[in-house]
Amino acid sequence: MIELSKAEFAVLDALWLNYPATASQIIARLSDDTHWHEKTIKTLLGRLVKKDALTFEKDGRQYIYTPCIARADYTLKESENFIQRLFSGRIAPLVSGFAKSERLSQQDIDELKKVIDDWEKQQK
Amino acid sequence: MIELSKAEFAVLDALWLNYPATASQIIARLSDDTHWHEKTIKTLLGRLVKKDALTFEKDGRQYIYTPCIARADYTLKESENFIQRLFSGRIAPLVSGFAKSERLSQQDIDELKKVIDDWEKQQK
DNA sequence: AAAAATAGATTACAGGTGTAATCTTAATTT
DNA sequence: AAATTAAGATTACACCTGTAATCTATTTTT
Repeated sequence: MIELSKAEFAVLDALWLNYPATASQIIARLSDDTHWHEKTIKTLLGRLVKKDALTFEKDGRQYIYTPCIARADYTLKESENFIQRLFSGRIAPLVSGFAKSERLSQQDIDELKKVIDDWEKQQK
Repeated sequence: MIELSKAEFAVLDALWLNYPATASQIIARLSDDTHWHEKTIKTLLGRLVKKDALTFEKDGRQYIYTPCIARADYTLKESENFIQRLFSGRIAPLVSGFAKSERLSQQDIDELKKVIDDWEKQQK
């Protein structure tokens, strides 16, 4: 799988928000959350292209970027990886850790129930 | 929080299995799963000491290592961090991603139900 | 047309990371 | 006692990362 650093992920995430997009649009989105210099973001875009995480088409002097991978695919792989490393691949211990330290809201619980419900329907 | 690289985490994880432990015990445990050179593991132990992730006491010429942090604390912080970055802090989308791609077993579901159950009892 | 701004490309540079090899010193073996 | 082994300390080194600054080639402005 493509390996992204945290900063690279954040840039790609800004693109996933809405694409295709130009560098300046991405820069604008990121400046809401970060203080990254324009040059920094362009460097990261370059690295993402090199890693085949996104492509671009030229539009005159500008590039118009599009992700090469779907967010859901990337986050799924990352999550599997993470849960494998920290919890031997089991998801409940993660959720349980959250529960014990009171990181779960009623909304989280409701959403989890729904996921379980859907899963069970699927099984039939 | 203490930041650990993946390799550092793996070494600390071998110590968490059973501690205090000597370098050679840790090396023995890791050679079950990895092909890391003894020197590599010692380097990582040194870095972990420097990061205050573990301490040691001298026993003659050897060091006897003990973790400075609890596994549950570390994994909780890492999980929060991860879920914040990838899922805006919500846990259900992660679980839902697993469900959709058939990464959940009946056992996972049962465990999740139990976590939810316990949480709800706790709320009363 | 000359100057300024702007897009992307190239270069920079310190600190982290994976992955050891070498050095130093003390213990063990022969 | 001399040689070997073994513990940890120090050094190595390429690649990754965060974080830009500078360079080059257009566009825009003036």
